[in-house]
Formats: sequence, C-alpha cells, structure tokens
Amino acid sequence: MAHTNKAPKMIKKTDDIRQDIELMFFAYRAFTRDADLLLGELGLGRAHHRVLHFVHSRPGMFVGELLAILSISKQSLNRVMRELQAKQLISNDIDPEDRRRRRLHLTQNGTMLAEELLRLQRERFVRAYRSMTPDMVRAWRRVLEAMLDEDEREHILDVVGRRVFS
Amino acid sequence: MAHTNKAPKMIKKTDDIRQDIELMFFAYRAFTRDADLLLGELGLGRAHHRVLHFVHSRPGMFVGELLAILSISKQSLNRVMRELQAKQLISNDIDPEDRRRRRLHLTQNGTMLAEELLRLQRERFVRAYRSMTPDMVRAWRRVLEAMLDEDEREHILDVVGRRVFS
DNA sequence: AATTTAAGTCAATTGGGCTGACTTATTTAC
DNA sequence: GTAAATAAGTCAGCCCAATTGACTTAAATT
Repeated sequence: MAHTNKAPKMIKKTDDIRQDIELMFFAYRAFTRDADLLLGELGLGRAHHRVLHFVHSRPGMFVGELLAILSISKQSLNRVMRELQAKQLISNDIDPEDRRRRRLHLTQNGTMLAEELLRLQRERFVRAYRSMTPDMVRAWRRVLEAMLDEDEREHILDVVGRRVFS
Repeated sequence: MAHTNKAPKMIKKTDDIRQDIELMFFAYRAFTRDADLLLGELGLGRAHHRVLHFVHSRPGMFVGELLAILSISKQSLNRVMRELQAKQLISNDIDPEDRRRRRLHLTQNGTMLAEELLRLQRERFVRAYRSMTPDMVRAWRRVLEAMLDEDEREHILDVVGRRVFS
C-alpha cells in the first residue's frame, strides 16, 4: 500500500472511511459557505435559501410539495415564508384549479437572488469538476445517489429531475 | 445526448450541476440521519456528535485545536462540553507540559457512543461503496476534496489524516 | 513584572427547528 | 346537500446551536 511506513514516525490512519466521513463534513461546510455569506448580508439564512432554491427551479409548486421536499413542519416553513414575502422575494397565489392550494413563485428580486446564490454554488462545482474526467464526475454522482436511503432514492431522483416529465 | 427528447412531454432539466447541488443537499441529510436519530434518544445533538467524533479519533487533543477544526466560538463549544461532561462522556485534564492547556479524552461510555455513531455512518458508506469500483470510490474522494476552498484544502487534508505524522 | 495565551464563564441575542391546538376555505365523498 | 377530508395558515411555547461582548483565572513567555 502507498502511504504505509514510507517515512519514520509516519502513522497512516488506516480507517479510510472515517476520513471520508470527515471529508463529507468539511466539503458540505464549504458547499454552503459562499451562499451563507451572501445570505447573511441580507438578513437571511439557510432556511430561506432552500425555499428560494426549490421555488426557483420549480415555479408554481405548492406549499405542500415544498414541505415534503424540505421535510420540515408547516410552522417552521411559515415563519421563513412570511419573511420572504415581507422582503418581496416570493409570491403565493391561489391555484384556480383547486382554490385550497397556493402556487409559489419568486418575484423578480427573488429570482435574481436565487440565481446569484445558484451561481455561487455552481461555481464551486465547476471548479471542482475542472480537473476531473467525465467518468470521475459520473462516479461522484453515482456515489452521492448511493448515499441516499434505499426507500427515498427513487423519489428524490425524481425530485431533482433525473427523470422529470412535465 | 441521452435523456433528451426520448419521449413526448419529457423535459430533461439541462442544468446537471443544479441537480448535483440538490443531490448534495439530500445526500448530506441522509448522511446525518442515523446518527441524529440515536443522538436524539440520548438528548444530544449534532454539536455533541462532532465533539465526540473528533475527540474519539484524536484522543488528547486540546480545546483550541477542537475549536479550530469546528470553526465555532469558544462559548458555543463550552455549552456542549459541559453537557458532555455532565453526562460523563468526556474528560478534560490539564496538560502537564503546559498547564494552561487541557487534554480532551472520551470516557468509556463516550468511546462506546462515538464508536456506535461511527459505525452507523460507516455502514452507509460501505453500502454505497459496495456497488462501486475502486476507481469510482477514488473519484468520489477526489471530488469531495476538490469541493474545499483552495486555501483550506491542505490544512483539512492534514486534519483528516491524509498525511498525518505523529 | 508585564504581557500573552488557553481556557472558561455570564448575559443577551439570533436562527431554525419542534409540538400542540386551532381556524379558514375549499373540495370530495356519501 | 351535508359531512368529512384536505390545504394552508396561525398562535403559543419550547429546544438546540450558534453568535457577540465583556470578563476572569491561571500559566507561560518575554
């Protein structure tokens, strides 16, 4: 094996998966860092980001769909939603087809913010992918998918659009 | 391209990186799920988990080192630390070499808990890696590393033990 | 002896989640 | 056509994890 007893006093940790677990922690922290900074300046947090993100890429979605994706309580979402509405970033219109439901849309400002946040995160991925072959990027995606629980995988892959039909 | 206009009404989202960003969100949620459940039963949270994890794999580390790794304030750590001490999961002994510093160690119960938490997370990785080739796992690691900020990468790779010397 | 460092503490605040109990409006099922 | 179910929203109170600022104690360094 490479890395083993190459130099005096070197102690290679043999638990590679423990290293991977820690890398996942640090990578996720990096993943959210740029957006967190921008959001902080605007008095918003990650919860707002998640709403902006999903409504941006699924305009017209219903409140219930958003709740299901985020897996949070209606009450938690509500506070975040009111703040986004107060800041004129999101709108919420009755669905004429079923007047109990509300269709969510970002306003122009909301769209601009969501796009800037997406741009920041996408930049990190582009940078990371730059030194990878297409096969490596595919492998990374496959492992990410394999991290999901068996019983949620299908549903989540649909949600992210791996096989979205309109 | 595969997936494009394969069937009527199919609308493949072309922004693959947006999908990857969402997958990262869902994968991280899955990644923490098992541990969160166990911790919840014990009246502990993620903050406690992180302390248990890092002290477990780096016994004898100093408070300052832990603060640097976690990037949280001393005051935040302190609350968590007191709770862990009250539950007899961690100990904190003066370093005889420099009596200002404290060496952190897990107690027997703390060690058992940390190992169970690690086992839960490791299981998910083992499951995920099962259907991957060694090359794919290597690719996944390389991309995880590439997600880090340039200016923290070296340091974090040292921390996780990619090149640890004792 | 003065300064710096490591750790710990008190107080107040924020963000993001939770449960429980409830209302309103609308659709659906009988 | 009424009763039940559904979608959304709200109030109140709680918890956890983080923050900043101001400060103390003890020990090492200069």
